[in-house]
Amino acid sequence: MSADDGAAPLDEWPGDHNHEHCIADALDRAEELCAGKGVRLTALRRRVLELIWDSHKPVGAYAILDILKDDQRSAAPPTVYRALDFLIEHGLVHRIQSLNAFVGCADPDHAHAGFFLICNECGDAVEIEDENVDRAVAATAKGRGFDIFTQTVEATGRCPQCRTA
Amino acid sequence: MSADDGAAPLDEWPGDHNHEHCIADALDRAEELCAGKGVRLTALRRRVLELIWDSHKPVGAYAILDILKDDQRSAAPPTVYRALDFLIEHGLVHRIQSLNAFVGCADPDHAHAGFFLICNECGDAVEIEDENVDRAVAATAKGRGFDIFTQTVEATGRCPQCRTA
DNA sequence: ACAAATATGTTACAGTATAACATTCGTCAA
DNA sequence: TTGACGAATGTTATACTGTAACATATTTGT
Repeated sequence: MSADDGAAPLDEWPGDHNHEHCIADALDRAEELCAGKGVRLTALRRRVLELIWDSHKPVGAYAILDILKDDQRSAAPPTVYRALDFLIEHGLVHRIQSLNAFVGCADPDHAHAGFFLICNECGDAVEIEDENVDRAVAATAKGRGFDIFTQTVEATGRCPQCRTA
Repeated sequence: MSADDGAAPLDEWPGDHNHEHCIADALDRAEELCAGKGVRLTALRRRVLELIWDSHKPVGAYAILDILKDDQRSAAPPTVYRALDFLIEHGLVHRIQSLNAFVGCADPDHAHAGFFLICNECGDAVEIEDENVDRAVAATAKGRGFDIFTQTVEATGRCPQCRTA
């Protein structure tokens, strides 16, 4: 896949990098990560991950399903949800609770809590890693004797691009 | 309603205060708050708020609906969701995104972002106000030029009571 | 009392997720 | 090689969560 594949029916995207390349890169890293763990990134799971990355925005399970059906005769809701379960379990995908939607994790190699800024206008969600937030949440929980297993931090509002526009 | 209404079919609850009293108190404060704002805490809205407080744990919209039907001939999903919209809008109830469930706000008098510790074992959710978390989220957003409208912070894990047990 | 705005009733449906069981695929030991 | 086992997927059905759209009733201000 060339760097300027003019056929990509995708929105404009900020930055000097090519999005197609990002997807390929994310998939490659997913392969490596799964190989390292000894878990199977099957064709189906890989395809679902690819579809999530294809979208520039958080994408719902049924949107994934609709696209998947085009080349996967047998796709049904469990098909997608099982793949999502796997991808989330291994940190390749994050779920955004306030949208019931899913995004690819930009940094699956090390464990981390997602922190998302979600724009109400353009619908984009950016993942942020912020130690101050994590520390503050952890400290509060510890102070109350609460063992944290998972952590969800999501803010909705307006992103800089939409504010400027 | 007397302070020790023996008929209450509720779980044991920690602390030296009586839960029935808490409910009555929460409803009283809701009345005052709505009166102060000039908005109408109708019988239906008050009843939904009461049902939420009756539950010691986050409660789903359809669970509310089931109970509501007992004394409200005409209750249907929109009945509950409209009341919830109102209660959330005015800070009387919080929505817990990771559970699709609702809890009464213990401190509706001043605006604040909810921060919940949710126990996977007992299902209880406690609301916490933590300035450090809020500051960290706000600082990160500001640093990226993102205007925050709403904020969701939820952690799941094990509460002190369940860890001890 | 009347009009306008707010709140609720009512029906229907859209969107999200999982249960349960059947089948196929991959791996590995005998 | 084969058969047995576990993992993954297929398949059907259904449960759970939430909203659209329009009708009716209730409240409020004039």
